Amino acid sequence: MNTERASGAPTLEEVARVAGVSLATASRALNGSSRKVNPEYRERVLAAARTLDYSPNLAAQAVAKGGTSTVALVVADISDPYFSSIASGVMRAAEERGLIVTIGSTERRRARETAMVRMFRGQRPRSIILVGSRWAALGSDRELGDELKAYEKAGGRVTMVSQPQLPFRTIDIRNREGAAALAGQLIKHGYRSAAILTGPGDLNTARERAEGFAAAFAEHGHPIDDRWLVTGDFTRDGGFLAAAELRRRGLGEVELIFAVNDIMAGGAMAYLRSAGVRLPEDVAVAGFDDIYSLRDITPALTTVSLPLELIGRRAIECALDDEQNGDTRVPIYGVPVLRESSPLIVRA
Amino acid sequence: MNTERASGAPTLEEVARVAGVSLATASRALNGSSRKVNPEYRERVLAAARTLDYSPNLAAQAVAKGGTSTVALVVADISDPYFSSIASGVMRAAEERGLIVTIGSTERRRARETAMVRMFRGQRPRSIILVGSRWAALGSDRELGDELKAYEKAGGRVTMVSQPQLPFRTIDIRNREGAAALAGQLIKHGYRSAAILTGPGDLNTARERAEGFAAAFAEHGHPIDDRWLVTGDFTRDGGFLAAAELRRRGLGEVELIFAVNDIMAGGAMAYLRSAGVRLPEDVAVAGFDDIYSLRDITPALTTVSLPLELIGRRAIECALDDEQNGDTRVPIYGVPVLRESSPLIVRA
DNA sequence: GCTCCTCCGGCAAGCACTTTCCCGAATCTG
DNA sequence: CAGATTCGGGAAAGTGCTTGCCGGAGGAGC
Repeated sequence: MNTERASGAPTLEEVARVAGVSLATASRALNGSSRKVNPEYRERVLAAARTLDYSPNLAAQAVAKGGTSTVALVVADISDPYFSSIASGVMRAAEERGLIVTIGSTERRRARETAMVRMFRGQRPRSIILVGSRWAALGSDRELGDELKAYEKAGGRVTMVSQPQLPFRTIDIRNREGAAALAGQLIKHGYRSAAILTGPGDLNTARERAEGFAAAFAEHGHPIDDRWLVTGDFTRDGGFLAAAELRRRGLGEVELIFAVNDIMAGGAMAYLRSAGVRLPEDVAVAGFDDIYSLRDITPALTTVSLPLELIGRRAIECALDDEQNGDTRVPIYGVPVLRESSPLIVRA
Repeated sequence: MNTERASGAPTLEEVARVAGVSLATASRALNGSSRKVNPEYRERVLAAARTLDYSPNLAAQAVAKGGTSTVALVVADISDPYFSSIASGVMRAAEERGLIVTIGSTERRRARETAMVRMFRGQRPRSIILVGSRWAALGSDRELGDELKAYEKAGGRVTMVSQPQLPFRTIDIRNREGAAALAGQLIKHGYRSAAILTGPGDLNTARERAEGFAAAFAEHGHPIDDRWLVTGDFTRDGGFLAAAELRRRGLGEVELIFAVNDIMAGGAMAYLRSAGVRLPEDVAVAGFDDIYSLRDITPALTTVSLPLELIGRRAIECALDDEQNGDTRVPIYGVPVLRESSPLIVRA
């Protein structure tokens, strides 16, 4: 009586048998687009599928069709709100296109990035999206580059977020411009001397933001001394420690501390406060990204607002919607948002 | 000369041809565990694979082997740090086991949860992990239950996080106990009258936390009036609005506001501050979760600390590591952490 | 020197689908 | 009413891989 196999899901063949039609017809009734199938048969197939709890084997479909409907996303750290916001955008856009997204988190380790790409390549995803990879130049990580090139040669599309110097299509977050715009606004608000909390030197994002900010201050006649440029991890704790280091160097004249991302700014604020520095009375603070969950810290953080979700969405569009070839570089601009952490300075 | 196909990745067959061996040998050299292959042949195969940039087609492997090495994760909102932290744990544990994880975000909409499970089922993942699903009872969402049951019948393993009333193995976050413990501590700190900002009524997590908290206060002789129980979304804005509503009801005697999660607490604090309420002088605030990125808000938030990453890890272990059947319910306890947002009250 | 194992390539049969091709029947055309 | 077209079901040929089984080569045992 009970003929179903001990394990394993029902197959299309079983559905066909139950419905009393051929495999081909069952396939067409459930997915086949180009050809019509007799409504009566279709109904029978659908009914059979329902009673059997049939679910098409995507892997088998993929091999038969020679292509999947999958997108692979590689991020540095999914628990970091910056990345998870971008991931959210990617997933939304993927959903709309009926794509499944597989995610890998490299834990900010370069070697794992290559390993993940290698592994994902086997999935034959429609696109591989790398966000937050850090290498300063392709040469410094040839393996990853080779892997990606091989993937593209086989017909895949790779999209990078924020790595415009690489030979792949990329969402180009204009860090330099954003930081410069923020600096401009702050200068207008009366700030004259700033310190910068930046990230590891080989991390492009951090470098660009720091440079853009410093350049703008210099252009306006307020160059930033190297003494007030301190390096830390690109994380909350990195900001905390960098702020400590900065204070050790003495921040007497510093009116403003610019951290290259909000998380670091948050860490820096925590340190400063613990050290008895009043914010923003004693020193102003600014960040970059406009992370949602940090929007309620006190004092409200001045920052450069980035459309994180949109970036994720664009990453998919860029890779999949065959725009007339050209657009291989999508620029994204951030807008400065001044909040309480950087009050107007009124000079006598 | 250039014989390679216009598109598509190289296949095992090509590798075999280049290496001058049979398909079977190539397969065994690259993956086949149980049988040895002549070192010379193996070397030839590996070399061929390298020059061709071969990457095994996981979909084909899956259909041939009759099983994938994939885990599916369904969360309510990946950009919410609560979920992304859990996801991080899941991904770490998955990585260690050589599993690929595919993620879906339901955007907190119940219907999408079912749709996602249906879609993921086709992937034949080793396990489907649902976190933050909200239905109060299986009956209220029979479709999802059916889908999951069908998946299990076909040999899959479903794991739920925080849905202990469902007939699946679950990571049981002891919300009630955690909230009660927090309440106990606060009472010890001198708090006598509290208000609760809770989530939608059918959201178990919210309900349990609110109930646990209220019960503890009642037990100690300080029952919480319904008037001070306000409902909002389980989000930052939900907390903001709930706090506004609470204030409208007049919070004169309220010494403490307990929001059922940190994000809501953050929103509530933002509202209160904007309304001129001093924190924590005028009223104390407490949350639940101990979200990492909220650790630097001011005043530092009293909360119940949950090992989010560990929860993700356990979810995978629970599903995949065939523990001697029994352990189908893994309890996770949170620990109360009192910080500046709830200072000691000294009564005359 | 012959038989019996063992070892390890390779053939070929799956795996769960899609899609091409064939073919009979129904419909259309003049 | 004959011939030309659709129309749509089904058989079968893929798709890229794994694996059971066969058989030849080489070594061991008597």
